[in-house]
Amino acid sequence: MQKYLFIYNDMKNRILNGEFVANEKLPFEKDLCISYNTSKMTIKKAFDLLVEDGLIIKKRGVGTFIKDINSKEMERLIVTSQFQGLTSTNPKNKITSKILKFNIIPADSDIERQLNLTPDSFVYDIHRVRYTNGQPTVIEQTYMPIDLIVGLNKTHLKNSLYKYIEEELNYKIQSAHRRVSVRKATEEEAQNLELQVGDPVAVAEQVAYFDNGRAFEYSFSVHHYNFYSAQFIVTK
Amino acid sequence: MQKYLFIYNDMKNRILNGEFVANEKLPFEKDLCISYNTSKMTIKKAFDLLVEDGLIIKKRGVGTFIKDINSKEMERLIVTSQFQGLTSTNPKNKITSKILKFNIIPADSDIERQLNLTPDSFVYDIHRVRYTNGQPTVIEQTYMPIDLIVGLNKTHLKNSLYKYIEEELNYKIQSAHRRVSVRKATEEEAQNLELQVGDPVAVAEQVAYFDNGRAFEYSFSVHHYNFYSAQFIVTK
DNA sequence: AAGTGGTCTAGACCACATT
DNA sequence: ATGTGGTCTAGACCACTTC
Repeated sequence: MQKYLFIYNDMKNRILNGEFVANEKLPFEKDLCISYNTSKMTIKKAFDLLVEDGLIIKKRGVGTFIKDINSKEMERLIVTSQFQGLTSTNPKNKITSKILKFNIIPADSDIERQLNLTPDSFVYDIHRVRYTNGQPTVIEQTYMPIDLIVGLNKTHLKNSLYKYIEEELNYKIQSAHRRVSVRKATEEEAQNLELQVGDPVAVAEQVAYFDNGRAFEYSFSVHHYNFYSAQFIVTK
Repeated sequence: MQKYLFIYNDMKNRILNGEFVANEKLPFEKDLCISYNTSKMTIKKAFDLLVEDGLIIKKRGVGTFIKDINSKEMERLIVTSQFQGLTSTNPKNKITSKILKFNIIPADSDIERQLNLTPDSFVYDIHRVRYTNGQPTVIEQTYMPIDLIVGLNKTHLKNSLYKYIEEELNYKIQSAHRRVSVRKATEEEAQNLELQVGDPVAVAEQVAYFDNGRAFEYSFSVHHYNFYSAQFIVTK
């Protein structure tokens, strides 16, 4: 493991374990260079990750301090990582799927643009309802290029698409650009999510990328209002 | 301006202006060191910002490439920056406020924890409806420590709180930890947002921080479902 | 004046992909 | 074997805060 990641993890654990309390000053970078036997740039890199996490703040000319986040925030930071195709958020929960549609269709112009496809490409057209412990929580409409995600079948859809992509196809999923909005459930959505027509749903539109930069998934998820939340840190 | 920021901005403009097209290889870091007359670390720092923005991807052993984002994403990246207390998102829009409540109250235990206050602290208790071009879009319930945000009055609330904090009090707002969920509008919310009871609303709970790490605002915003959307990039 | 974190360098070595 | 980006160093200088 890289030095800066080791230092980052180590400091993170020390902070979350309460070794330093809120607003307390951390050791100076200079001193940590000595105790971690490293250079200033490396300490800085580790600390910048902690700043990104919202765990610490640095003041030039003064020092570095624990951010006064509260215990609820702490939990969030300990859990962390919102990235998942839903599956395996919490190992206690049982995720199942009902497949509404599983076709191969020509990409329309929107899909073509979103996935940067060449004209006349084909994509999977997947429509699933996903259940957490039997409760319908989200309807997913997914488009993926057939030449990228090969050999997909219904069994994979019953389980985790992402797992198939990562473990069987050996692609690395890197990031997703997500846009969230809110609206009323349509009749079809209401039926599938066990809601009334007009009840709230959260709609997430997303383009997901491999670590090689290829867009591999364009999807819409319509979430039951009781089973959606997102956390993120906004910076100026 | 710092060198790495200059290079970052310069490359960003060149990319957004279409100097390089999707999937095209960028010049190697090594070569850019020469053309920008700088060191590898500095180029890397600039490029890492572009990676964060989701504009480029780097492949070790291969090179650096423009990400194949589509034009809709491009627009988003050009606009960028979601941070605002609502005011001045778009200069064309006229933001007004109706003040429902403006009191000073003792912090309850939740507020105390969220803002990391000492026991028996007082906070502003501000309740506003905010209008965009006359259309009610969001109800904001805001708590702020009185000893941090001094001299607040109704005039400031009519306009932008954040503007007062930054321009009059000269604090620097750095980041906000935000949690978003969805539910049905209560009767009071429905009235204020010109909705029906049970219509969808997006609820954002947020703790905002100064650049010195102090939590200065704990707020709940209840958004009209037609006037809420959020964009963010999720990474693994 | 002294000490902090921020930037930058020039160069070393490493991990990885391609040829 | 070559060349890419990734990490790391030791030290320089800068911007900022505090004393």
